[in-house]
Amino acid sequence: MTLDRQLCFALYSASRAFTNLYRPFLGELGLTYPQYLVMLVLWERRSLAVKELGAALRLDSGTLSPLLKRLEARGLVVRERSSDDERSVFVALTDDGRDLQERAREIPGQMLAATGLEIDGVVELRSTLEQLTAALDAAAEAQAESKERER
Amino acid sequence: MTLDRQLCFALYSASRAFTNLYRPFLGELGLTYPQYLVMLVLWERRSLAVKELGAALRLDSGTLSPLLKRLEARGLVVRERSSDDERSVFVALTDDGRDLQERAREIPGQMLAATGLEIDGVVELRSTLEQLTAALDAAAEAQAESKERER
DNA sequence: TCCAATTAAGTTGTGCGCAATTCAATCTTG
DNA sequence: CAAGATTGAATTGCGCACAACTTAATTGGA
Repeated sequence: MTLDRQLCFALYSASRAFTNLYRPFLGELGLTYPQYLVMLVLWERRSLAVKELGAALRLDSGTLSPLLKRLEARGLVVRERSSDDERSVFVALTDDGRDLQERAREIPGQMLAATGLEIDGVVELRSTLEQLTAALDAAAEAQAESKERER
Repeated sequence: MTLDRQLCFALYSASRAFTNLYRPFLGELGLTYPQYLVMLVLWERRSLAVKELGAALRLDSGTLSPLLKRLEARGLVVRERSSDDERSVFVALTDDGRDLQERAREIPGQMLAATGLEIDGVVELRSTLEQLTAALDAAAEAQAESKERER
């Protein structure tokens, strides 16, 4: 198995090349790509639990807790423990966080242009990748279950 | 722009789902996915300069130096400064490193099965991703040049 | 020829990802 | 309703990625 035959490596390279291209644009907003993803969710939802955010981004609290702490330190979000379930914490946009959406408006179009793809191509590739992710998740799940049965 | 319309997020998710599935298999060999990539190159080449390795994997010395140090500590590779150019360092397989290839032989087949794709599908998707990466690299390059001209 | 520019690798510092653990709150079940 | 199990978030520790910098070796002009 040579490197150039690895689908996983092609994904890994493409993903890094993409965030690489995002970097200067996001840098102007003072955001990293994962932070931008969090903001994208919040621009849609205004407020949600850390758990829901983790489900949306497929990230756990080990990643999100410090990331959210940094966004909070920058004044883009606030965190508040839920009153009806003291275990969960809600993340909400501040006014500054909301205002940032305006400054980020140009980014998606510029990224699309850089891909060299037509809209249809993007839609199709994205759909293929989503199916692939689902298949890989299912395989990982099956794997976890068989390891479970070993005990 | 909602999260579910982001091609970059689909790539990022798929890439993480893939390495996630690799993890238990590679864990048995005591390798991380980036370390496995280095070993794949070495199983093909036996020995090459850090610079060539970086070009193959698209990783810089900031990532490779400590990674190679860990592989060397495990006795899988050795590093030696080139005698005809003292700046460059060659990485070479040890016997243990070579032997590990045997134990890794089953992995690609199991990964392919997990993708739920036929070989043709893998080839096509990989080709699409390689084109995408090339386009993104070209865009990043153009961006760097225009920033260069600003000075 | 010599010295300024370039190159290769390594180091430092920051921010993810993720496993493993901790802690408090909530749920469940006998 | 009390005790054990589960849940949500945070923390710790490790290994990438990547920018910025350092050091040493090499190259290429003037």
